[in-house]
Amino acid sequence: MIRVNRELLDYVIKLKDTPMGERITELEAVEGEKILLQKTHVHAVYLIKEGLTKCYQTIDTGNDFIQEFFGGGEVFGEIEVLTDAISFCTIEALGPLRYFKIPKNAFLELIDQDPKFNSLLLRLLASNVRYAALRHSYNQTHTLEDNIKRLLSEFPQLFEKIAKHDIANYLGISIRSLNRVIRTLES
Amino acid sequence: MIRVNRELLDYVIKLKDTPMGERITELEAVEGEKILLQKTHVHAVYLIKEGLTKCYQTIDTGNDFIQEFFGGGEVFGEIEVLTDAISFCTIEALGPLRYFKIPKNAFLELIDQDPKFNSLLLRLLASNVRYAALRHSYNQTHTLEDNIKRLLSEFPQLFEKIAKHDIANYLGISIRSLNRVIRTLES
DNA sequence: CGCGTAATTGAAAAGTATCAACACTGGTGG
DNA sequence: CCACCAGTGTTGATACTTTTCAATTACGCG
Repeated sequence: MIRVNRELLDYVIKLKDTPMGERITELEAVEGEKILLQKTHVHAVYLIKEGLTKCYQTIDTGNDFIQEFFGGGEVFGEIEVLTDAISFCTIEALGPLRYFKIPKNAFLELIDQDPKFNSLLLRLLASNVRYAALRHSYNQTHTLEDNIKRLLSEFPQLFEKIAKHDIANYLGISIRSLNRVIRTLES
Repeated sequence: MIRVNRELLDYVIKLKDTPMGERITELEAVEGEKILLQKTHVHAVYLIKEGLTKCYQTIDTGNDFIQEFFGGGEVFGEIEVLTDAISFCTIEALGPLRYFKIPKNAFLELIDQDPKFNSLLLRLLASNVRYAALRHSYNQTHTLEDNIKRLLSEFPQLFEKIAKHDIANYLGISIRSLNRVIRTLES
């Protein structure tokens, strides 16, 4: 539900004190601000220092579909930089946000020359593949009720921290359905 | 729908002629054979040389959900080896199959010592993250009819090459629904 | 207060699953 | 040669789930 990667975050914070650190900038954003826009060229890789974002796609039907919520240590832009592709999702701050910006060439140099960074990145990607695959299969093969129960057990403060329309977009369902299930869960 | 990675396949075939090649074994499987079992420890990484496999999860409800169909150059087991996790899907041959087996320690050495291999692997992972994310969002936000049309346009020989129950499991729907939509598409 | 956004709800419409019956195919063995 | 069987595919009827639409309420804030 909310992905984090403390190990990578700590490592990048340490990197800031090395020569490479000069090429990494620390930025801020406010709620609603979009750090990365869908269908644009990506020239840098970003890493969240503090705060929460949603990573979502706006579909041709006009709906949004939320891939994930990203917290500290999560990376975005790396897929596009590695595959030379247009960005496939938008990253938007869900509250005050602090994040690092690593220019594309610095990112590629880190991969080449910093085995520890490379290894952390590989594990991040692998972990995200795994997580997304499990989420997708669970989503498709279980009832709405099961899905919501599962979210709640994984993240009990769900409804306090995340807006209903975002939860619905994460589950790929309508708000109406979400409300109905919540109601049946309460009774 | 069917993922392939010719570049990586070519590279691993070349690796076979290096000292590292001795640690890579080439194996065969027949239709229905399972190369990797869900919920087992993984001690090697595999790469498809020739043939087609399905990568699927068996859900607690008894249903299968197919994550992807893998063709030449695609890799499996890498997620588990990189994250030290139990396998989360089963890989099953859909026909005669030839594949390479790379022991865990050889795989990790390749990452450390072969920048080209490392780079190809990073791009493979990135590409798979991207592909899976787009598939998932399309699935969740479009009608069954749209989904099937999309599969057909991407892979016209769909119904000749892949069994109906596999297509249904890939889309996460019942065979009955699949048949109904196919019927409406024909008229 | 007045405004905009988010949340809630009921009723009707659309979509999907379940179940059960039946057709087609390619073996296998009497 | 045919009966039988298992696997795959097809279809209709019914029950269930989810969306759509529209109306209403609740909340935060200038």
